[in-house]
Amino acid sequence: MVRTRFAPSPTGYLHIGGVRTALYNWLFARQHGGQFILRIDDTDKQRNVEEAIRPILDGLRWLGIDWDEGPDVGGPLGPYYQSQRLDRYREAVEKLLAGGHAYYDYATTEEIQAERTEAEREKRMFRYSRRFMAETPADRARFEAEGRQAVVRLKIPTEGKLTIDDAIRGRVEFDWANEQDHVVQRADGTCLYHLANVVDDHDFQITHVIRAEEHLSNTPRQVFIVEALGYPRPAYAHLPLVAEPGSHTKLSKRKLDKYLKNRDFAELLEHGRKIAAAIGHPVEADAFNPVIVDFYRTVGFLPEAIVNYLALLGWSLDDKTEHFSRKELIESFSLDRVNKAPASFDPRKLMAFEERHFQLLPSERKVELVVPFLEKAGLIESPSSDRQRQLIAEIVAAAGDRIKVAGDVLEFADFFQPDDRLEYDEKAVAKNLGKEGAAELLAKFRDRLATAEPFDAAALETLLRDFVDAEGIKIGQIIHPLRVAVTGKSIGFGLFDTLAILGRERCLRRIERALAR
RNA sequence: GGCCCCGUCGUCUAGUGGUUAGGACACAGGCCUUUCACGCCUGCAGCACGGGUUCGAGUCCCGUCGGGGUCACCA
Repeated sequence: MVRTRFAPSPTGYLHIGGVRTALYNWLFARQHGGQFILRIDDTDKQRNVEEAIRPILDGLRWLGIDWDEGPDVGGPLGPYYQSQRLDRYREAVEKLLAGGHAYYDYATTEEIQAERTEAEREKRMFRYSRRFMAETPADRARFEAEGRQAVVRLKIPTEGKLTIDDAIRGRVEFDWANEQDHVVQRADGTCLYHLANVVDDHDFQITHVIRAEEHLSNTPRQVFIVEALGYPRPAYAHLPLVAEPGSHTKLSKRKLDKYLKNRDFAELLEHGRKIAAAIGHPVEADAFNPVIVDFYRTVGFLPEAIVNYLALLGWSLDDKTEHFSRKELIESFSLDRVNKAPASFDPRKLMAFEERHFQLLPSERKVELVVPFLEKAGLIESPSSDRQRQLIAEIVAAAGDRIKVAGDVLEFADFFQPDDRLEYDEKAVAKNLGKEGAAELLAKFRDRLATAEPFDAAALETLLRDFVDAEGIKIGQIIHPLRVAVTGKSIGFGLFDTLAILGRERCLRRIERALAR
């Protein structure tokens, strides 16, 4: 039975790179009919763990990455919080000590630091001298009499090699001599990540450790613990990093300012900000950042688009397939087709996937997705009435591919605005309504609109074309002023659809108002 | 700096000794068109470098250069 896991620490947000790791673990487990476990790495004691993991769990669920065991769902091997498994770690430390694979060390931080500095000065690699290693209870007593406190360190071999057969990187070799006697238990008795990690992976029967490449260098010490504890060694797969746009440096939440210099990234954030502002979502919030999944949810991205994009960020099936449903991903994913080189996050390409997935949605689904945005923006009541839903359906249909993320519906907010509150894009007004004769034509056409029957897109088109013939003008001479008069803008979807959706009364009112300016 | 990983268009990638180095996003131009968006067509653009091995190298070997990760009583 394949068992994989994702082990976020409670930071309060779900990083896009983390999602990619979680996704690959999930995909791998699902493909093999195995299980995907979620574990919370909260060895670092902190308050509000619950609060800090909530956005992470919500984000994963939103993306459709579900877990078989872990927070909220429980499981037979719990608890799934490291902070609740301390006894297990302590037992492991005891075992390490008993087996001679670890030792009590009484060196102070300063003493270690001194050795380190000395090594540096002599330009040789630092390796702790074990000068304060306690080998017997008598040693311990002596050190303690001096007022020293012990940490527990791994007794790493001083020679020999370690070979790891990584599922992605192939064979990787390390010299034990280059490793350190890492601390596994602090002076206060609490345990460190690497120890906890190994113990948990074993306790949770994890068969495949799939994680980011940054952990590759940490693997030797973990393997040492695995072996010392007599555990079976899991398979390792180290994923290439998700990098910054246009660079190969690890993508980080904290470098927003830097990323903003990237045009595509800035555009994406700006796009999101417009939507967020319209629905009253705090734009300056920490989590409102394209590096964080919550951003996409807030703005109305499709989870399947993000999953599709992320799946392809470091993995590919072949030379042509790009569009994958969740099901297809589960069927075709494989570790051996994961790339080795870091992949930089490309906001543009993510957007392309989003557009594609949104296009493919049936219109009822689009309406469903768009409604919450109109509600939050206060443009429709909640719950929405049948009439409003009808209006929305018409708008969504007329908008076609212009709505790329659900929040884009707010670009058509003026359909929900009272006519006397319509805002005008002044440049568009000047350019189109200000033209010689535009107002006169508009007034004339308004009279025709007043009696047009029926008032639907097809009939209106005929009406307008007849008008153009009768006046001997070019179609643009009336269509552009009309659009601005009725929507306030020079861009938008089909004019006849626009008129029909607005209906006669509203069209006339808006034209009057425009003419009065 | 030590150790480890990585290196095909700007970006994501296909490529496993013989290809005019393919696709996608982006970009440029054009078509469609009532604007915008969509769609369609065309174009631009890449094997980091140097040595080997071989009849033949993006593909294998070595070196160089470049990029990244990691070296905590963080996770």
